[in-house]
Amino acid sequence: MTMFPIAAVARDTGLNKDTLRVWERRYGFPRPGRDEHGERSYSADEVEQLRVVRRLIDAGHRPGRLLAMSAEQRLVLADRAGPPSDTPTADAGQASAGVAATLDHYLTLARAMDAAALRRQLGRDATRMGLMPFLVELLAPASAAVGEAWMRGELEVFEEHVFTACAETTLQHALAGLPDPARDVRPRVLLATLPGEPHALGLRMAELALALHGAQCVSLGVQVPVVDLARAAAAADADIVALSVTGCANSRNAQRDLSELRSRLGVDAELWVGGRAAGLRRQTLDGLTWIDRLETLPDALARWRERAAAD
Amino acid sequence: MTMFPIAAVARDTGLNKDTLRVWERRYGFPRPGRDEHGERSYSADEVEQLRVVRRLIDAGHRPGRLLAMSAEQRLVLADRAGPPSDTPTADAGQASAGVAATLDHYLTLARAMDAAALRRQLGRDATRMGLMPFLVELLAPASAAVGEAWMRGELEVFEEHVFTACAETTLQHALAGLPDPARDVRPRVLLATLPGEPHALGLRMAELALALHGAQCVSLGVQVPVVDLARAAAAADADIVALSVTGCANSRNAQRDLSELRSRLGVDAELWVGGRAAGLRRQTLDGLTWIDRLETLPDALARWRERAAAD
DNA sequence: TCTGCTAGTTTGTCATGGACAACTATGAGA
DNA sequence: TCTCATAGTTGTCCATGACAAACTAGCAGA
Repeated sequence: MTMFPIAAVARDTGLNKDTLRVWERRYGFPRPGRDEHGERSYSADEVEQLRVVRRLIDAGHRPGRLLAMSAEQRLVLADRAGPPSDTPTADAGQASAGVAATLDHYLTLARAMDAAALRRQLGRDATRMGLMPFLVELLAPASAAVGEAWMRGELEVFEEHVFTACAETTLQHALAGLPDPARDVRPRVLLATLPGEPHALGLRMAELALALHGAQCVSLGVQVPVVDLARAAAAADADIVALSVTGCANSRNAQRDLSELRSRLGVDAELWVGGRAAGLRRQTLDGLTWIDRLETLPDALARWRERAAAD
Repeated sequence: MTMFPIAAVARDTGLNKDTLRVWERRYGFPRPGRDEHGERSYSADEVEQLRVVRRLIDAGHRPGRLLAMSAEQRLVLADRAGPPSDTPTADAGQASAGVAATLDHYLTLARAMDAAALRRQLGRDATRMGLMPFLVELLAPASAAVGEAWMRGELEVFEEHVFTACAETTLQHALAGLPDPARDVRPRVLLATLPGEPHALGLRMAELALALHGAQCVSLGVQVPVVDLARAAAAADADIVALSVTGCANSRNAQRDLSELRSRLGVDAELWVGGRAAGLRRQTLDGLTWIDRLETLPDALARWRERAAAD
């Protein structure tokens, strides 16, 4: 029976240490034992519970309710795998039979931890369908499906990791194969994720989509501090800063970072934000362009070009 | 004059909030002002200082000394850009003139934020030299040089990011182009970084090197929690778990995570650790194989095969 | 029925100051 | 010169209190 110190729990669940302590104080869950030094010592089961809770919070549920529930009740909620209100989960419903079969195949390969085969399959599908359809019709729904499968307990975290890693390889491969745009092509787009957002997949998808439509992309990778991002935008003479926010982690922080970045960027650069960020109150932030779905990127790009031509 | 709350400082410097407060209490630096709510409010200069301090700590210096110094003294130390004791910085010295010129060119492109050109150049060099020489003679020294240039203040953080992102694309492109090994090829290697280690470049380099020498690689990407990593190793029937530790962030945590992982893995899987992790006391951890330089990976692989054949 | 406002509740983060284990440096003795 | 004990260093943990921002719910008016 292995136990976990609070730092390990915080790291593995993505929850703040302060938050873990205050939950214990307020809601009585989790209620870790103490080690010989009087320090909190969480059981593997509690850690598992906390991961479920976090995922449910990310999906829009409220901590107070979740923590008052029993483990079983939470699992029922997780099984339903959607936001608390009945927002229709559009993507899942629209998937055609062929697409659904392909997604299934991906999941099977991920479960088998067969990275080589998964990569091969992804590459084949990308070539077969063409990159944009591959992104829009297959990869975006697939990554959503993988997330939901995890939530329902049908997929281990590491299997999700395998899928993500393979998908990223495929995308980078495609990206490296593209002809380079001329140096003065506009818009120049700077891509990154903010600190606390470790998922690169959405970013890569956006990068590829933008590059395919003739934008000049410079990716900074994941977890770029706000200050650096703002400086980079100035240095790169970027027209657009594009962020991917999975809604993962703390939506409060993401909110704060976004508005800080917006004010640091000044008027020279637009700020585009994409990714399914459930918890974010989109309307309250001014001066942001939300990219709801990958397929709207080309339109957004076209509109940017119209605006630029008008000036 | 923009000020930063403690959470932003912690995120942007990678220092723990508790650590920031205790430094203030003990050493009187940083000494942030307070906002209207009595909360700490750090100046941009303090944040900059803290980043230097952190980098110097990563390089092996001790906090107590650093924090008692003036900003100027710290900069002198940073300029020297090496560990406090006189460990010879082998890589830099060995670089031939041609290599040095190429590195310079990379840095120039990174400074110009010209991702497309940098990617093109990296791809050309990789093809020209062959992948293993490219990795060993060019990319590994280049990433070290980039880190040191940052430390000396010759490179902005975001320029480092650009370089890293381009290098990763190049590597993934190469990786996707490799012929796939048969399903039953041994050893099966699971690659990842631990939580707190966001740098994927070292990992990708290792993955490519291993794949080139016929290992079956499954990469989980960065920041994989210890528990998941152990479970993944079992699920993938991995012979080797390979980690990359840049020594970035907290060496104490890394140490703890490593020994935890070692004990969770059991006897079935070896644990290989690579990356220039300055602060880690390597000898105290048993059952780890340290990969000091990329070029030793093929040998390590050969030795593993001998051991496997002997069983 | 819908909209907009206000009052109450929820929730995460911050502050303070004490404690301590694990690590490192230093100096005495073999 | 080497080894070991002691003293200093350092990061993390704890408890508790506080509070602003965000959210909910209830109510009045169109």
